[in-house]
Amino acid sequence: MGRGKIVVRRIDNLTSRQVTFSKRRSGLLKKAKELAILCDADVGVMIFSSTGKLHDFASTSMKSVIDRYNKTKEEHHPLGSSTSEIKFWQREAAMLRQQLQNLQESHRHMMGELSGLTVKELQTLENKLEIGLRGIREKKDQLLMDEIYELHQKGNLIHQENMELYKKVNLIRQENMELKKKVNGTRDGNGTNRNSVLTSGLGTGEEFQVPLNLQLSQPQQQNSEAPSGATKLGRLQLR
Amino acid sequence: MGRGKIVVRRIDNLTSRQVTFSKRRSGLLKKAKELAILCDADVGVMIFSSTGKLHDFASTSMKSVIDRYNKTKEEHHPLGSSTSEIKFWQREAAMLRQQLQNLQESHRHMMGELSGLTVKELQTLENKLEIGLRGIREKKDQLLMDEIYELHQKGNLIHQENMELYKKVNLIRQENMELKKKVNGTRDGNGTNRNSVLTSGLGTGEEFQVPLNLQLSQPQQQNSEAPSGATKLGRLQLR
DNA sequence: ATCTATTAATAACG
DNA sequence: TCGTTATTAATAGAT
Repeated sequence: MGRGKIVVRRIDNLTSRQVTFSKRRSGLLKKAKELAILCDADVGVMIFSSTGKLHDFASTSMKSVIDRYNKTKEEHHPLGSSTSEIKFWQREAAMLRQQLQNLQESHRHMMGELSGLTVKELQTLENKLEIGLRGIREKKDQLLMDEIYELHQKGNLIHQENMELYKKVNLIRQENMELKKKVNGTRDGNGTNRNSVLTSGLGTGEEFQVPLNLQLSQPQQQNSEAPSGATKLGRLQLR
Repeated sequence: MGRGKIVVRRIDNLTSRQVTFSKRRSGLLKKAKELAILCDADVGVMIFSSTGKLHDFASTSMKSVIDRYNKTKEEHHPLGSSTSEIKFWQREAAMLRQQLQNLQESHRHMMGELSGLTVKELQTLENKLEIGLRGIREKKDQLLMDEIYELHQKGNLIHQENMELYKKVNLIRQENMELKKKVNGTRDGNGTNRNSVLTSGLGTGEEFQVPLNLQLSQPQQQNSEAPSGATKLGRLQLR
């Protein structure tokens, strides 16, 4: 129900994930309120953002909803007792530690620590890495090509600017010529070298015709083994 | 969003209230699920119908959501004795959660989720993956070669065994010949086909000379794109 | 339950 | 975060 369809899958981009979270959160809370009012239901909603911030709604009070929930489920969570709270956090930490270990192992595998893997597992890993590598190279090439495009744009702009400056210089030179004629015509003297700086500094103006043939052609093949041109341009940017 | 607008007010008619409850309840739960998945949020929803029936959804588990809710809400702890211990575990959990997030992000990057990375970061990632890939391929090749080595060993063993069996058979055949001679020399009769099973079953013994030339030579090149020989041998082992 | 006309939610973009 | 708008998704009412 937006400009396009979406798949229900974690949104990778952080910004759009946050934006979507904000919008859908308010949508969900609104719907919860409406359900409670329209249908005379007792509703409780708790939402923790990925950064841990809480957003909630309860038609009566969250405490009563939770109590009712616990009663219905016939479980008892005597929360508030500090020992159970310590237990909770200990379990939380243990769980997180476990998750971390799993991920670390998989990470180590990717980085080349491979003892105890079967050929099949290695094959799977190899395929994964190849896919990842391909994606990374495509992305990198895209960025480099964008950069080259921008450089071309800038080059063209500067070229145009130069052309205009050249025209101006020619105008001024003509003006100078005419002034010199006038000066020479009325009285002779040191008027000749008054404009020497300008004339000698600029020459005939033909150096502006020097090949500055920057064109807007994208290099067509630079996926595999980083062609020299793209690489050099890229390295300029790498701090 | 229906055939007509509605006001958000308790629906008086029992039947339509129940119908609407059913529809909107599933809508709300669906939205809650989507929010949890799309935005990586921890969500819990509890709904009690006016008849008291419970419907709920929790992205992780309702218990953990409720616990987390209580932790977040209850800033005041009546029991001061173990506050520091609670604080300790909370910090521990927060730290672990942070580490987990970092690793998850790096993992996602490796698996091809690349938005918001600079050329430099992509370069680093590419190098890492290349190194990892190289390691994996070496390890895989090593395993395959080990396997081939073992197969050769087994082949040689079987070959030797065969040779010894062949020798034994020859001995037995000679013994037979001599026994036959003796039998033929003393008295003739049905003694000829007494050993027929053995003789016909074994033939001349020359089939043991059939090329069984398994040698211990390692295939020298099988790094890139898996040559057919190595692959076939490897696949034998893959369950 | 099922079907649609209609409204509501929201994805993409600024 | 806020506003806008094209589009999709939810659902009110009817069957």
